Amino acid sequence: MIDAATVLLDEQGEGGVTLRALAKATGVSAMAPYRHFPDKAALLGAVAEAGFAKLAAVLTEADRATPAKAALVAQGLAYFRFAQGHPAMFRLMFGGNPGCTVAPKEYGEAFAILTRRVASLAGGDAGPATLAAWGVVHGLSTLALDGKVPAEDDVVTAAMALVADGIARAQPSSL
Amino acid sequence: MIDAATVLLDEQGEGGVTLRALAKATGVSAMAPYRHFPDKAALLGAVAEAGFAKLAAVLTEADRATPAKAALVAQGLAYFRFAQGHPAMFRLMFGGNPGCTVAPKEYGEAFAILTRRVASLAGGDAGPATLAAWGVVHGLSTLALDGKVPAEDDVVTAAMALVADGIARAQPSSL
DNA sequence: GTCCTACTGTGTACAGTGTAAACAAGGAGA
DNA sequence: TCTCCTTGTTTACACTGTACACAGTAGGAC
Repeated sequence: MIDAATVLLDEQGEGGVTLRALAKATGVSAMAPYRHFPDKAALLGAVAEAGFAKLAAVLTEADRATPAKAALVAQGLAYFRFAQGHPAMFRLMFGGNPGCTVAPKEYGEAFAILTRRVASLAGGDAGPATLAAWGVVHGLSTLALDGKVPAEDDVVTAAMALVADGIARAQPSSL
Repeated sequence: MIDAATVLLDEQGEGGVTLRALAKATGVSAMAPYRHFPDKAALLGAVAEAGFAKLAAVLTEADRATPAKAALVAQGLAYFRFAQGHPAMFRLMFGGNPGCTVAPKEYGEAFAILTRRVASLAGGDAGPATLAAWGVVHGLSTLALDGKVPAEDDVVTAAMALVADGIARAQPSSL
């Protein structure tokens, strides 16, 4: 059922995921999903969790690049491409729907992969640097999805390189 | 009518903006909005445009800080606070709704304010640097809205300072 | 003054949505 | 065999966006 919802999400966008369409896709009556999920938000939450697992896998794969800085840039690019490849899923994962909460454990795994990589570059307190790195890829990914920024790999690569450079050097002066 | 929709958006969130509720708020029949907007998406588009105008005003105000680097950080902080202060509006402005398109001219104005500031810092080709700066504040803003990152000013300030530092120095080595 | 036209608003109706309630089939354990 | 739990179905309801036909109201032409 989660798989069917994922397919529906990819093919028809967020608006296409209705309980009736989902029921039809799984060959079942319209009310059957309520036996497995308390409501639609819970179902979408489960779909989003599956999406985070997939994202974590993608990031892990990208993180194999060397040296460390290239691995960070590769992670950013993989994140960006995931978003462009699965726009509706990405939007669902990141707070499109109120009430559709994802357990921190789920997105925490993807976040941990990034944190480890940044820590290997920065040393010391990597918290702000990690958030900066996450922020820039996430921001460019969503802006590109909305057409406000060109959806080109170069954009992400350049921005990530800038941030990675900033991280690798000494901590910047405050302000 | 756009004002009423904005109020509804701020108070009840995105889901609360229905044509019937909007009509009731303006003391008019449910179908009256269709005399002014072809459909709901167009109405929301107009609301989003008003939001971009407000955002541009906020950024202009923040950009007065000196020196230039502080102005950039202030812009980022203002952007972030705007998002936290008007979550539903912010989500609407940035691609929540398909078909609800905002003219590039509208968000371009806000973007131009940022571009000018980055150019004053970077000199030369400020394009990638501008996108990086926009990306990081936008990313942190949306992540904070979704509760995936703490909604604290310090986070944005630190990240913006890092990016601003990266911009102010020489262009980073590619990759 | 009278008519025509455009604009704005109303009322009704319909399809699609999430979901609550009552009921049915089928297997597990006593 | 009887009972209960899980899963699924059917029906029904409130709410949504919106298409359609109609009404009032202002301004200009004669």
